[in-house]
Amino acid sequence: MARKKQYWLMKSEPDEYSIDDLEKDGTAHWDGVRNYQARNFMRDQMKIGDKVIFYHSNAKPSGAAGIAEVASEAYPDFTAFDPNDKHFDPKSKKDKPTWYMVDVKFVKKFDRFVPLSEIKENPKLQNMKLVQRGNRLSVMPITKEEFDEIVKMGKAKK
DNA sequence: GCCAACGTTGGC
DNA sequence: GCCAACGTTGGC
Repeated sequence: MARKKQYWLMKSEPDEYSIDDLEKDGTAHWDGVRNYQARNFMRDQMKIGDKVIFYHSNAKPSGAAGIAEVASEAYPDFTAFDPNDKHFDPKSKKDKPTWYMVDVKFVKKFDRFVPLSEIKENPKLQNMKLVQRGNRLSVMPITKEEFDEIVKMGKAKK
């Protein structure tokens, strides 16, 4: 049988790229990840069809904005090769890239935005790396239970 | 804008 | 290999 579906949380600053941008574009490549742990998750563990919580960081407020889906295997992040790109990294070579990215596909925007404060208050979500002190990972695995809980919180209140 | 926490770099 | 200095992340 196929591998179990994995769930992820991916952070983006909405000033840079928000859930609305993704909705408009349909799919986007998740470029600019310059953290080895996050890269390893994308390169080694992400599979097409994995579900992603799209999280707005450095936002007012920060929080979970919607759902996306992994739409490609990892491939070299070409923005690292472009000296004019702000994510340029001279250490990444075309024949041996340091950085990778995946494509993500828009699935849905939450009926209601789930602010970080509510995630922190939810006892079911206390194990997430997101709420642990000082965590700066921009791509992190989450459990199905955590994914489902956030999706539930993102539904409009009756 | 502040600042704590973290990752990376570079001198030794 | 240690560790101080520096740059970045990200909540507030």
